[in-house]
Amino acid sequence: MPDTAPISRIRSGRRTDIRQQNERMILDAAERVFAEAGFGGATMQLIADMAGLPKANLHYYFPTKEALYRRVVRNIFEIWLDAASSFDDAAGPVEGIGAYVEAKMLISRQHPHGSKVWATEVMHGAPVIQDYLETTLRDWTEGRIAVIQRWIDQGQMAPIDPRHLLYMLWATTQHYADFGHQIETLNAGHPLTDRQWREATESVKQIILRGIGAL
Amino acid sequence: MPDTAPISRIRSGRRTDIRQQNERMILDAAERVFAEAGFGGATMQLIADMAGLPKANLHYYFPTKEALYRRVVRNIFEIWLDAASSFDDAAGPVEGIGAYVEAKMLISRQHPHGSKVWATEVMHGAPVIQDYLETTLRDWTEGRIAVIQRWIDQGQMAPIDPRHLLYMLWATTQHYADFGHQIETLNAGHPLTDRQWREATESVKQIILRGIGAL
DNA sequence: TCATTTTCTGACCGTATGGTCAATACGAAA
DNA sequence: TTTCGTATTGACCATACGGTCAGAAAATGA
Repeated sequence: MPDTAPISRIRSGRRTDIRQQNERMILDAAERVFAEAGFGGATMQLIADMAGLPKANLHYYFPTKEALYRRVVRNIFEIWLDAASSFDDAAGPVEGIGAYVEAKMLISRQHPHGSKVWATEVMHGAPVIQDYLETTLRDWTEGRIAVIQRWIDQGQMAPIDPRHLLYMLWATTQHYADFGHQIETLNAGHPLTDRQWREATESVKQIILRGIGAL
Repeated sequence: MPDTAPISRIRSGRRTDIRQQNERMILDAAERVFAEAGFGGATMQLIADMAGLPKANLHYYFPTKEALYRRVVRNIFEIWLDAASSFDDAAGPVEGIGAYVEAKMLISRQHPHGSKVWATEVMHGAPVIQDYLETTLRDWTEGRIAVIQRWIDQGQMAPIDPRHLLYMLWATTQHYADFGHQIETLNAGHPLTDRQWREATESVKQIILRGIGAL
């Protein structure tokens, strides 16, 4: 209707919109399929069907299956890293680790497929994201170890090996995404309710915070 | 040479030996390949090569890829269940959960491939072992929950939701197998040493036992 | 030695998959 | 309307894979 719509938005916006929208649909579908079937088991045809596009159109946006997979894995990794900030601006372990657990539990609930893709990738020896592990993740880990060590030195928690504490944080929170199907089966076949998610988060927080002597 | 070798052993033993030996080699190779490539990514050819047999010979012992996969998953599940006994004959949480953590950490170290196959299977929605989840695992879980609840009622530990405690035990111990590659990368590229495995086990035990108020 | 059962294997087949391509449709600017 | 770059798609191809099979080769027992 408005004939005075912003030129810039129309000029470069419209086309980019189509591209962005299709890429998003493809990435969402790919995340699900890769999570449920693995890289080898996933087929471009199934991803295409799920995204509502012909298969040839997929290859227009993502040249190869591996390129598509790379993007999916990278997306998850970035979501993960964002949750890390919870850690930094915290005065002590109760606040910092508590917030980190909450953030990661939320991701497990909102991005279960992504978590599974990541887990599978690592289990297969990280053929695609080995460089991330050796650079970004390693740096991040060192930084957090330093933070935890400081808390220990300040007497805010017991002298736990920070490395194993981090592994435990990752393991417990991601378990609710990666093994969600098993948990659901053991929950009489029903997905966890809001209340159960809260209880899970609180249980994890309490056990770990008490376990490291921070409570 | 000895013409008086036990008849019974030769009669039914020899042939079974060949069969058992080959099945074992195939299962070991299959476990590795399935763990590293997933069901879809694994190829019968690769499993055959790794077992040192022609592909057609595989199909002589295991009619289909899925049959082979089923056997691999079942084997792991049974190893897992054996570790459960640590739980039962224990007077309290320190002894019971401590022994369980140690048993499961040992399995993570000795059967990392099996753990990965199991994890992948569950992440894919347990298409092959859903019945196990709904029967054996569910029963086992209920039994352990009762044990933990008794410990709580007896005041031997804090009132933690037993279910989430179990999930935490599974998550933390299996993490050292399933994410072994990531841990190795963060360990300067070296596998954990004996000492590091002991430290990991102790860290997990301490945090959890203190976390549930059992220490 | 001979007969029988088990084990082994190369060659082969149908199918499914990742990827290509030429042709077409579409949208924006002139 | 014409032009031009972007987006779309059906048809097609080469390959790789799971699985089959007939027959050879061992192993076993008489």
